[in-house]
Amino acid sequence: MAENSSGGESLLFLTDENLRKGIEAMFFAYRGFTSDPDRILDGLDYGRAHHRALHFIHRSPGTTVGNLLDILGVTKQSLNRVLRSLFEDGLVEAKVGKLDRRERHLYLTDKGAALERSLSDAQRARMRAAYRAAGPVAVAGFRTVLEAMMDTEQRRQFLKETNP
Amino acid sequence: MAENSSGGESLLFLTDENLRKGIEAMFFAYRGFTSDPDRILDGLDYGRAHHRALHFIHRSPGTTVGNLLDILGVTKQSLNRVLRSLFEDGLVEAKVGKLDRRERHLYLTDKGAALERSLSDAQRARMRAAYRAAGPVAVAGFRTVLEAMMDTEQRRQFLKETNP
DNA sequence: CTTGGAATGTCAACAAGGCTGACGTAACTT
DNA sequence: AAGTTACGTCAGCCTTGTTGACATTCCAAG
Repeated sequence: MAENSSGGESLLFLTDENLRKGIEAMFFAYRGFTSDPDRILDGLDYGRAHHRALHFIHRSPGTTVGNLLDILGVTKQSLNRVLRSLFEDGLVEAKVGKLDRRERHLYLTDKGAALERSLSDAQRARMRAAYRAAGPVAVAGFRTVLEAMMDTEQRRQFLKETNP
Repeated sequence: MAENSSGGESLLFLTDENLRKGIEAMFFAYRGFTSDPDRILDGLDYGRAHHRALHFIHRSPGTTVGNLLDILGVTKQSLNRVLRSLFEDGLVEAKVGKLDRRERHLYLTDKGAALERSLSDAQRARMRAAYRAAGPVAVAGFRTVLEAMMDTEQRRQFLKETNP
């Protein structure tokens, strides 16, 4: 892609100082990014881990436990603790697979969908404000850099969803 | 800024679906972003919290504990536990303030600087690769969106550093 | 000079959410 | 029939966050 070739293209944006600012921007922005859902979760008996599970079950209804493990990148013990409380509180339900009856397909209940909505509304509101303030060109750049920052396999997965 | 005014400017980049993808991109990218330092820290007796402390002490040598508390946004008890182990292992040293002798000014030792360097080298390498692949225009957009995503006070602090 | 408050450190206890290891069961595959 | 996969679960450990209480030191204002 853009390389330091004939045209004397400036690579000033690759200085260590610039990279350090980018690193800190990621840190502070991620904190803002999670703060609104965190505040909501705070009152309830849930945490960020529950939010993540709700998000991905909402996004892919009927996903299996194994899929979720891959996406979230945690151990089954860790995920299981979270899922158990979501089952017990009636936010998520698991249905035995029809093709493969070992699999559990996960779905949000109405109650679960309601919580997921309140969490993602909050998160989207911040995202939307940031996008709107920055404009479409900046947003495209934002996405490009984020994708380039992912692990290769993660990026492959991520891009597959929208560009099948 | 860019508003839905006369020119029929497309606001398609603000759809819920697009925002959802942005949210997931943040999640996956942040994971990539932290993974290299995490891997290094794994062998040692340290974690991400130690990395953060080392980073900000490196960035602002002589910073006080109170400053660090503000930046990191954790409790003093939590920070203290981290700092204590860094003191004990000789990675950070605290000097009593000259003007105000209650304050402790924090500095990296040579050993601490060495670890900080190895961590930030790893993190910068990924950042640099992402920046290089995305190009300067995308990087500018990336930074703009991240800044817009921070909490107001955080953004003020962040921008103050480079634009004094 | 005294006193209030600020900056720091520290003890204790707890919770969330990661992890490993081991084991069990049901169901699919060969 | 045997092996593998998907899932659940028990037990224990670690890091990193939290609250609450309390001590120390020191600046600054009355």
